Amino acid sequence: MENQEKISQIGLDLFAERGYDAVGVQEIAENAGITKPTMYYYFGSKEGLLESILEKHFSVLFDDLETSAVYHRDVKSTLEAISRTYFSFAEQHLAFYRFQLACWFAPPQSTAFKAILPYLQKQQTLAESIFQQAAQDHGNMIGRHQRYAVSFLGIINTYIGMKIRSQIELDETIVSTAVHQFMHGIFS
Amino acid sequence: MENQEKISQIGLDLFAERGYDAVGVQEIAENAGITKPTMYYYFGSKEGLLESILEKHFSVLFDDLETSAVYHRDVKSTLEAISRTYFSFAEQHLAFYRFQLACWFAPPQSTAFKAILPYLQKQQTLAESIFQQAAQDHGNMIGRHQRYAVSFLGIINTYIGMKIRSQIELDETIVSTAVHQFMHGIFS
DNA sequence: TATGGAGTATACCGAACGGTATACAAAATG
DNA sequence: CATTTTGTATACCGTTCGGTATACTCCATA
Repeated sequence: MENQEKISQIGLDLFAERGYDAVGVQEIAENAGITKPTMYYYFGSKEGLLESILEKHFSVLFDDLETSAVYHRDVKSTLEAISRTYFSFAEQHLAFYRFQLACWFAPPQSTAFKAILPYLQKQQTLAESIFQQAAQDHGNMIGRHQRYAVSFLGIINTYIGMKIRSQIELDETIVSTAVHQFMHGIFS
Repeated sequence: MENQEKISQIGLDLFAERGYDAVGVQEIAENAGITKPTMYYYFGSKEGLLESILEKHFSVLFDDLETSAVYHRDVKSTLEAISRTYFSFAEQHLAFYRFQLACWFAPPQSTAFKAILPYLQKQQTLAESIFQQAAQDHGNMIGRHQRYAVSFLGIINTYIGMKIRSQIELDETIVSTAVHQFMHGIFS
């Protein structure tokens, strides 16, 4: 593996395990088998490494969502497709997803939160547009797209959180369960 | 305000704004109008301050939950009472709740996560026991108490998250909405 | 009034922090 | 073959990190 890729991967692993602020550049370099100037050559700064990691992985997620997060007049199957995309992405990039969740809930003035903010907003906007389209077919959904989007992403992340804690496996059953719970609650 | 209380409060504010790792002891001392040894006199270490802050606030939350999180054979009203307790606590200690959420999702080997872990487990256990009791009245809930507990706390935190981002107000309407959504989904 | 604990500040510790000036080797380019 | 570009390491920068040795003031108590 080239050094640039190696640094990025080791950086992500360490950030995901102990947090952006708690991991030093020196430590990343040592674990990647290089020295600090090499890291600065490729990423410019510690923050640059962070941004590079976020961009690299989120571009994959958004590419996936671009084909799956399309409303085709069936709320259930649309939400299931989105869930599947999130679950499969999280499973394939588990360390990244864990780190991304940590950034999401990081304090508002922290470096990690500021770096992830645009990607949060993009996810939120994407989910909102789905519910806005669905509201054209389901009158009782009108005017609630923001709350639906937040709740839906919340449930998805709740289930991915259970996977992270090894409490469940993210199989096709959970896709149905999660969407069913979102649409019809825990009863039935 | 006494110095000990002042340090605790300033520490929480700074942690909640920028994160535990990003805030230095020196900075806390300056903002609290004292010097570092005073902080070390009362709390022993930076980590000691963190633990003190967590213990102080969580003991209030758990005291509140002890009287409200009691299953009385009506799932809806029980969950509403728990939600009300969480919402009201979050509203009264907004900076703490924000920080606590950040610790919750912090990387598993981070100081913040390790410090909050016992409090997470206690919340989880408490919620599980409610759903376990409810399952005695509702057969279709049997064996799902863990997932219900995680989901329920997830929805509660989703709504508190919206409050933190100033997207909603946590009034009595939201209590009903959140519980209704948990039990019956977004439809109806 | 003497004694001791509680609380606070000055001034310092070694280590780690993010970042860089410089030199140099290899590889691509004219 | 000469020259530039790309990539890497050594050795260093000033700053800040968490933490502390020491001394001092104040106040309660004997």
